[in-house]
Amino acid sequence: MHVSSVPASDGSRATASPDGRRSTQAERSARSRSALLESAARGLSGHGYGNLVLERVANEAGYTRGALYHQFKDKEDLALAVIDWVDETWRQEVGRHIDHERDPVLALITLARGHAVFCRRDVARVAMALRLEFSGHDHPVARRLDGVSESLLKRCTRLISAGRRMGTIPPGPPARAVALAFIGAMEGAVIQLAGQAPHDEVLAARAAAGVLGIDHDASTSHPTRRPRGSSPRSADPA
Amino acid sequence: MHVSSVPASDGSRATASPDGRRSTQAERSARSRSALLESAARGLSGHGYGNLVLERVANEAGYTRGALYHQFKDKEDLALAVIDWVDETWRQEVGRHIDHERDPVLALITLARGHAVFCRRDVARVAMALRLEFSGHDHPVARRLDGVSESLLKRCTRLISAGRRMGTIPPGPPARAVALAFIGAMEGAVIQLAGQAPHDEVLAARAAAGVLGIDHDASTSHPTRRPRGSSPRSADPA
DNA sequence: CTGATAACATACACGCATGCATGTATCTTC
DNA sequence: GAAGATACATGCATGCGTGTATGTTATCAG
Repeated sequence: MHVSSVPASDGSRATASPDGRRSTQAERSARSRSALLESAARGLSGHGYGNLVLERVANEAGYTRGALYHQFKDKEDLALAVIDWVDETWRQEVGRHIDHERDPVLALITLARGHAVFCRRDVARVAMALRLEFSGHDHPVARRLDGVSESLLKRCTRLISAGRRMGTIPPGPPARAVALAFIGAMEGAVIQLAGQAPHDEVLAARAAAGVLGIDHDASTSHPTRRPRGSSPRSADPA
Repeated sequence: MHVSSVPASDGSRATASPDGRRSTQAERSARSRSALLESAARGLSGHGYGNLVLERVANEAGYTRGALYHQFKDKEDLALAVIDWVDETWRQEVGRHIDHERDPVLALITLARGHAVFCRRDVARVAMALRLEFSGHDHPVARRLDGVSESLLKRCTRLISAGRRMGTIPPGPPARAVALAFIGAMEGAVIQLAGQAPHDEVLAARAAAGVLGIDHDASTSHPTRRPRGSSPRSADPA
């Protein structure tokens, strides 16, 4: 599960590239940063921001707090970087697959399924955890979080409006409210299921379809037609 | 919104009963305990356990930490009491209404709607916040939380199984997994909607129905028994 | 009215996590 | 290969929150 949890007790930690060559400074730094980011993401996902202790983050990545404070200005800066990192990863692995989808309904259902698969990693609940911890507060983390959330929210809102214009999504509450519920239901279901495949994917799609008000078999009517390129993709290149 | 947020800067705080009589010790103590519990619930809901600072809890209730440590053994004891208090309130206001419901589907949808209404208060997210903060940890708060969650989960699981036996709920993933997703989707949607009535109620019911795999109008047929699909503007009165 | 006890306030000690300053190893450049 | 820079480790100071001990006020018993 953990990618870089090897404590590397010997002194030769991460000083050699995969190809055997000596690391360049940039490679070394990037690897450290990645390991710290992933460890911090796991920590944030499981403990929240307040309970996150930086020494544990560093240790679980195979470093000390010194490395962490070299890579990141402070705890807040680390959290912001994690948010950006998770957002980026999400866009790569989930958002990308729905960009080319023409049918809004299919795009939204694919989104839900993709999110469920994405959240099988232990990094999943970062967004939900931080949002619960900071929602309504005046804090840089809250603002950054609102930013990425707003982006996804707008995306869903547009898809819902488009679906309604096409008649594939029935009328109901304002599109933005539906989009909020869509995201919440999807994330809530996925979190509770805690990555137990394959039910997480099916039930996330069901919840999503329900919020949209469409017949649930729209989410299961394409059992063979999987979301683009996302076959039983394993959670993590462990 | 706040019930007992008056700081009562003068010395006559809470020494007189509503009827003007001098308070008895028991009344006085009970009122203090209630105020502290409610303040703590708000705090837990908005900040989580780790970020909860007891002096703020006490002050927002009109007391100091002294009163808090007189009523509760420590921070953990306070959190456990809040969990029990919220659970009790939930059973009174939501659970009670579904006990006499014979139709499992209607019971589940009523549960979702009731939960949405219940969560319009600022006390709502306590369960979700603490669950995210403690899930998977070995902590008394986590165990207590698992207890009340398990109770609700079993309830939903039984209702789902009953509905399937009756044929009103279609087959699908294991009932327990569906129940998990049901709770998660319901809570997630409600939290994201943050109590904006009346959409929270409608969309919570939609999400719930979707997870169950039933036609969504089963969730809107409750208030005003509409004929099937003949509602161009089915949204509730804004 | 008076002692006793509960309800609450105030003051202090302790642990702990953060942030920074300093020290050491590794890499780069010339 | 030596000097400079970068990556990282170690030690220290500070702030902050909890828990507890002690002091003060309100209620109760006789």
